[in-house]
Amino acid sequence: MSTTTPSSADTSPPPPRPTITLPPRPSVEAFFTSNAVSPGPMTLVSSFFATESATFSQLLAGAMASPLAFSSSSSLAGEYSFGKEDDGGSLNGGFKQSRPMNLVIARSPVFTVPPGLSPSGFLNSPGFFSPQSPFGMSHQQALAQVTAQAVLAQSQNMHMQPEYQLVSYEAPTERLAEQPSYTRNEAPEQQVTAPVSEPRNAQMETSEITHSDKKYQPSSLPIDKPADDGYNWRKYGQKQVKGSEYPRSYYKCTHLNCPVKKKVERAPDGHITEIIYKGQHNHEKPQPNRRVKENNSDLNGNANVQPKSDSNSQGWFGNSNKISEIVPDSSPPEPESDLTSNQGAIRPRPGSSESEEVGNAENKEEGVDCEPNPKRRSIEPAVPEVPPSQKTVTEPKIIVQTRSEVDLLDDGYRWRKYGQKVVKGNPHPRSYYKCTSAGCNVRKHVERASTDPKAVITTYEGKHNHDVPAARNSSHNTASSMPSKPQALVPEKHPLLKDMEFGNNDQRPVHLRLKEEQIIV
DNA sequence: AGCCTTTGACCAGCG
DNA sequence: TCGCTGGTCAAAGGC
Repeated sequence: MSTTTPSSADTSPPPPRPTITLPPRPSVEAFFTSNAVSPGPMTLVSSFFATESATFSQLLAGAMASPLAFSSSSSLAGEYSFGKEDDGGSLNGGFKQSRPMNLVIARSPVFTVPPGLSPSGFLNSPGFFSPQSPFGMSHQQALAQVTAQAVLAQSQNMHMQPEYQLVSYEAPTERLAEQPSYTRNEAPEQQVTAPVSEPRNAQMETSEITHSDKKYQPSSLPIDKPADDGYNWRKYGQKQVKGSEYPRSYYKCTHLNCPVKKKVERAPDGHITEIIYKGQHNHEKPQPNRRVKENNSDLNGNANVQPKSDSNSQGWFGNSNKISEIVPDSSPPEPESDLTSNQGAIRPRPGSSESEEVGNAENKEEGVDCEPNPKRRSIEPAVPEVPPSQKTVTEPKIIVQTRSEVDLLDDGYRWRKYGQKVVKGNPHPRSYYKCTSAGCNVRKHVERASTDPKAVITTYEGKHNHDVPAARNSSHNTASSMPSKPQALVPEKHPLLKDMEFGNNDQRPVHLRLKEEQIIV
């Protein structure tokens, strides 16, 4: 009825972008160290901000000031070299250089990291490891990013309702969109129940971070652009939401005849809290350089995938763009689909770019995400991939574990190493594993931070369709070419003292796309 | 020129 | 039936 846009149309003159003095690093460390027990993301965030000298607004402002904050900025490419053929190295290298050796996370026994966050991106996150990244990303931004991820993770673990999914995304939009290490998978599906209790801290998308305050938002830049999930969207409406001064925005996929829609909701404080997708894309992601209206074929000659059943009738399903492709909502739930829904495992859809497996997914979309569409006035924040709705309720956790903790977090499953990659800029290869259980498609990859081999992230993809193997000694889920030997992947002698892992129940697909990476099998 | 955002209005569903 | 809310339309204007 009332479609108003009070806040979005900020009348205040766009003041110069606020700059922010980066808060002392110690606060960040405190953030990581103050939580002896695995707290929820929110807790972590809250904890952090509680000690943070800068206000969140400041933080956002800082993010805003960052070159990362403006994808459209021509200087972006210059600011950070990724996105080009040889950027991968630069990227990692840059992180590596800027990253303090005293890895903060090392001191955090249990620091949770949202599954949606790419291990590489996370571990190499300049913000995460240093106050200032080579990209000009402040640790605040990184924090915000982490926070957003945390929210994502939490939301992912929230009880999922069939037709809704909440999408959280990583803070620096451009970062996600361009950072090779990030998966370009479609927007994750999350439960609508995502907590908004800590809006400020938690759920931020790039635009949020970049343009935290509308008052500072240049009129030309859409403040609430949803994360860039690879598709083109056109806003067709917005509506004032009760309880929030910020309107809910409605978007449609601009692809011809594509029924997919999404709505973006904001928390009372203005930051985007949810992105709910409806329907399924009947086409593939548009090529990065092309604007909308690809119609039925893309410029690269990539034929569109066969249209899927119109999902409009399904209402606002929690299908993210990608998710919808992966898990056709029109199809009766299959065992695996069910699994997907349960634990967020994304079932690659044949023919879709997202269907690529971790081990070789990097290539297909390389360059796609790294090169913003020149015609775009703004680049939507990339949306971290999130698995389909999860019915299981688990505490979100992305954990930077200590060695002992790793053991504790053993998922009990057996894994077979099937490959590994060497990422330029990172001397440590990331390893890929498959669940050895017959018929189980779950994969995981273990990645180490380039600058701190101690830091390890284990990312799960898919969901186990079987129970945990019979009791066994603590099998370290992080990597083992010897399934029967749980901890083989993380030998005691190995410097992997910390392990970031998303937890067995928090498995979600992570397609890592790193430039110039090689697969070593 | 084309595409997008903005925004007021309209319509449907629901309690 | 009324009021509220969600979702959408479409004109206007901007880029």
